[in-house]
Amino acid sequence: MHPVDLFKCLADETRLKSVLLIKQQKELCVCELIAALELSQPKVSRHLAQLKKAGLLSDRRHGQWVFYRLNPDLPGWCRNILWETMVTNPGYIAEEKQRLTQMGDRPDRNRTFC
Amino acid sequence: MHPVDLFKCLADETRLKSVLLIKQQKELCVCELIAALELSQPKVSRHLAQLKKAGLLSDRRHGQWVFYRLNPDLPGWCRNILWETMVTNPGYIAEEKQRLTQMGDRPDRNRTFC
DNA sequence: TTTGTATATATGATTAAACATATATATGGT
DNA sequence: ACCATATATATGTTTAATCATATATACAAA
Repeated sequence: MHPVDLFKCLADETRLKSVLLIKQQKELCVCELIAALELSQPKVSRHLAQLKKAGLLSDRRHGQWVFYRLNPDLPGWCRNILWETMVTNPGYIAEEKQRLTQMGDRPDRNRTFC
Repeated sequence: MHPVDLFKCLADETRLKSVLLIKQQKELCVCELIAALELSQPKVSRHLAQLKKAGLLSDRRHGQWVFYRLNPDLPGWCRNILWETMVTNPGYIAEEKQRLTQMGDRPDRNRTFC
């Protein structure tokens, strides 16, 4: 992962908030991100595809849902930058996190958690 | 400084290398960056103006030259991200640094160093 | 089992917006 | 006048948003 490529990934509010939420929640599906970010499905889906292509995220399908998480092979320095961003800007995803917890009918990720 | 704004600053090779070089060298003028990066004067000048406007850099005039350095008021978390990027990608500005040391006629910054 | 319908996600195509670069010109100090 | 730097304008390129559509799974009725 080249530095500029990481920063390009994080230089968009939709992508940065998605990555931070996913990091914090360990794993999120597209419909949860749509609810948390209050954005259209194609918009969220496109940005997630971009993040996956760049190597920041990985995904797994579970039933109807596709769950995204941080790519397990993501270099430590990238994780450190995410961590630094998260802890020093605690309010940045506060509203999104709240919408997530208030969301009804969240998909069950516990049945066949690999 | 909002996280996305910092990452937008760093999401371009010219800007990222300029910032890292300036951080490492404490202070650099435009002509030194032109030599180190091997880029046109207007191009470098434009990106520096952008970084200054965003609050990442500050400048001071000394004779013919304008010297740029990291904005002394830059938040710690921004500095940490720059530091993390620098130490984990040591080769990223190696050639630029070498061109800088080989550059002849470097401006004298010692006379009225504030 | 098949058919229909709803839900979740992805993607192609088009348009709009943002960004980067080059050339030319301006400013300001020596 | 000369040098270092900044800015204006035009142009090309990249990036993102939207709409429409496609795929895949789930569930239930026939």
